[in-house]
Amino acid sequence: MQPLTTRQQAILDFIRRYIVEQGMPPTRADIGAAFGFASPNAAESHLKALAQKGAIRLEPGSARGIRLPEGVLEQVSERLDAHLRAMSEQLSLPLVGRVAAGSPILAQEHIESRHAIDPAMFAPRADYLLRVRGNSMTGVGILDGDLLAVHSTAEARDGQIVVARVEDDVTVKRLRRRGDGIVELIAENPDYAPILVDPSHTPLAIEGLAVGLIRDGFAR
Amino acid sequence: MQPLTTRQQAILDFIRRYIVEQGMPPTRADIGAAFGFASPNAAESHLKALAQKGAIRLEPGSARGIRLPEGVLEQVSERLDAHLRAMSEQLSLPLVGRVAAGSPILAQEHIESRHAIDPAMFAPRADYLLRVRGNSMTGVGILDGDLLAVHSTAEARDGQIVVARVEDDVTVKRLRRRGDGIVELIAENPDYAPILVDPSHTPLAIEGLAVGLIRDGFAR
DNA sequence: ACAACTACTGTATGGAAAAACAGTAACCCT
DNA sequence: AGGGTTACTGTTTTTCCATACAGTAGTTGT
Repeated sequence: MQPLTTRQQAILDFIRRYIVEQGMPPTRADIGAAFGFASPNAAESHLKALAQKGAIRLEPGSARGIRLPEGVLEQVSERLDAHLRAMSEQLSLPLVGRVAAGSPILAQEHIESRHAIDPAMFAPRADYLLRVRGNSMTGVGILDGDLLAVHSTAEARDGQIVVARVEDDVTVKRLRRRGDGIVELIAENPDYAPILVDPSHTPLAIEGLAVGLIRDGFAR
Repeated sequence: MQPLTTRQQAILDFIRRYIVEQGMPPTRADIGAAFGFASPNAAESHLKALAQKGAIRLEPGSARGIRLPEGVLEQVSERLDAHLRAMSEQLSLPLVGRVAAGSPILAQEHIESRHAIDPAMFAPRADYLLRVRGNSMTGVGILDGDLLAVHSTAEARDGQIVVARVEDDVTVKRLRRRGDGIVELIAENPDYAPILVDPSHTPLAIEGLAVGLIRDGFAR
């Protein structure tokens, strides 16, 4: 098919939309009305150009005789795709990879892949998955390589397992707020010492709450 | 919508097909030609009857002005729904509850619920989820209440974590085949002693292989 | 037995829509 | 500088199509 001019493309798009929305092709007058043409002949000549270039087929002498070569179902399929994308988006969780310093954890460039898991399996609902590195949380059954389901929130209660960012370092630990204002990030493994952070001196951000876990292999 | 006569239904079906195939609604003459009418008025009165009963909507004065009330998209959406149902079936795993003695683990009556998780997340692919009871496998991070993703198979290699059935008792353990023919089902927790089974005397079946794990809450 | 409805034929007509003819004004190319 | 293309306006003609009116035949219900 030969390349279309901007105007021709706009008219073709209009015809497509019109068919999907109205269930029938537009008349010359319909096109004219949509584009503000004073004469139906403007539409007529555009249609001829489109037909010449093979973008449409014109049924001579027939009212609304504009045919799209691909058929109606394929017209719809674009929308369908969008729907399906939106749907699978809703039923899947992004796996967040290496998080760059200073950037938000859910930034597009951190999403390594998406996994088809219902976020509503977890309560509160999971917002993303984080691949766990290291053995600091083996005591609560969080192993190296596990995918941690995280609910994105800055609020965490004492004793909860959180995803925290200490000076651009993202880590999974149990949270403990001490009376003296110091925050303890406690590993669930006797080999690892608790991390003590003074929020008034060191940047500390609670990125989210651990709400679930997925282990995708025992053969590791 | 009021009930249609046989003839009216046939004409409605024709209109539907015509729209999908031709990309535009038929004229009265088109309908007449398809049904062998000598007069376009036959089609006209059928259309009026259909419009009266709410099966179609007629756009007065407009060529091919027959509208299906649901629109083309909704026509397709019925099919879509079926597809999506089939799809979500494919993208989910059954959660197997209490397994009754002597019955196959994947029997319909054991399926408590389905969870939207891609079976292909695990390798080999998971066939069902099993709620883990007890603390016998905490050493490999399988905690009480976790959902174990299981690949249904009777074949397991030495050292793999399996779902085994010993005398109608379903249990998750590490498999070890001894040289003397005795099978050891080893707990990953020093508090639990290995179970020794002599397959020649005691019924033992390997139900499947642990291929993954899902923990749906840390607040338990 | 007769009204009401369905399923048509046959004719007619006005408005809807396709499509041709005649122009104008930009813009691009060479 | 001028031919070709794009993007229109304006008008007219023909044909398509919707739709009204008049009528026939068969079926169903009461």
